[in-house]
Amino acid sequence: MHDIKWIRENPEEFDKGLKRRGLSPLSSEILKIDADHKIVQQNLQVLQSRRNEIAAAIGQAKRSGDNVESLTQEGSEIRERMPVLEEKEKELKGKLHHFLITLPNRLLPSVPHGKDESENVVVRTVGKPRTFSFAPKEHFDLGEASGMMDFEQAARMSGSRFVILKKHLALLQRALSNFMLDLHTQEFGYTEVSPPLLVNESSMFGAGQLPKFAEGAFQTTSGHWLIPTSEVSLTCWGADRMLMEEELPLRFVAHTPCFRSEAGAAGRDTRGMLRQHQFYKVELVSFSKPEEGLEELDRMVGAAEEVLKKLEIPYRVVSLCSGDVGFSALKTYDLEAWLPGQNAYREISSCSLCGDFQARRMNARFKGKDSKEKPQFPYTLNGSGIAVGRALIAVLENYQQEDGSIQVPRVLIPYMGGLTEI
RNA sequence: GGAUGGGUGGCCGAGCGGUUGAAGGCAACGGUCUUGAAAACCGUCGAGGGUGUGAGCCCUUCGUGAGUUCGAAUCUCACCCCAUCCGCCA
Repeated sequence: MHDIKWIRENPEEFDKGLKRRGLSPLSSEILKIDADHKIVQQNLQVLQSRRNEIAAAIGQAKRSGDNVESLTQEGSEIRERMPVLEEKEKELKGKLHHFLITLPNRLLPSVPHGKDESENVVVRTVGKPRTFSFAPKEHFDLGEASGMMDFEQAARMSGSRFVILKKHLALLQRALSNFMLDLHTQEFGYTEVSPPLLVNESSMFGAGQLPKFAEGAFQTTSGHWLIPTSEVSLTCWGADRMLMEEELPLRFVAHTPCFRSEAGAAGRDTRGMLRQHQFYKVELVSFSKPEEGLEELDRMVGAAEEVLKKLEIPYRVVSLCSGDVGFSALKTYDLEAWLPGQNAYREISSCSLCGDFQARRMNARFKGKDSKEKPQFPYTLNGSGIAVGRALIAVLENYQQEDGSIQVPRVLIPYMGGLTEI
């Protein structure tokens, strides 16, 4: 959600921001509504003020036994005049609000310009892809050949974009999750949380998933939404709360299933488990002071990177360009893991600084000890740390051997009961 | 699903038609006292918006939305949410 005050003060910058998002300028339209609203509001307030005076005077007069009739009559007259203004005020306020909640967040100046993901900028590349003495296979070939990854039966029970893992692959998935949780809680100070997977409408709104992206998520018959990412639950930890400045930054990590309808992705990544309706993800969320947001973003990216470093999987860090940064974000870095089977880097994590955009939507605020300070909106950040299903793919493809077996990454061996090969 | 109780400021909690934006307590902040701290005492202390150079003034806000009234936290209606008990399931 945007800050109308900021738009008033920076209309041209606001429009520039919209332009970078591929939208046409709106500041003059918005500020016109804002100005109209202010006028109506002021007129309304004059009436309200008089109404209050009269009511107080009547209260006074009644106590002293004075005649009240003329006052009562004026009150009635005012009451008749109010509804028109009230309605107008509500209408303008609604229009204004609509703009503020439906437009995407602005972008930081450091976000590279570009129209889609093809123009994202590689910031750094870490690790060298291994050279193979044979043609590396894709994860689904490896998985199916092992008999531990079953798309067919999953399709029978659930449809496309589902998978059944079993035996060592199921174990590997669990091992990855545990390893990541341990890393983030023990080395990076994140607090582990086990949040709801079903959330209400206002939580989805607060995180910026609604109203725009309703098709992307599943809704239950009870009206709940299945979280498309635990970013929703974790960020809503702060909803309608007043946090203490001293407790910032707050850092949470959760391991949850995520549910996505993938409505807009027809035909993309249809094979394998790269794009599923349901997948596990370890998610990082921070609440920071505004001035510490960027620093916290770097820290978060570092935590996500550490997962891949420890797994010894080559990857690169990409700064998303203006056309690819999501609705709620000010700036986003993706981590892309090297997948030898695809001979490509593929997204495995996405870390975003959302500024006060989500905090405004969900009314998360913080206040310093000094009671004279006004409450402020904290900055929210979220990042995958990392997508577990995709991490499993990356392990399979990077650690495959010629006979189709998979070496277990060194850091995972303790999580695999000592198993060194699958 | 059925029954009951309830949603008030950072938190707890009173208020149940008229100086109530809301008692009291806690927390926080400032001060007195103290070698220092604690305790005690005194004081300050909700949020959002409008307006003004400013002190200030005004409006809104007691779950949400409608309604009654000159006037609503207080009365009426609808809805949402929470708690507890019962039923059902794990």
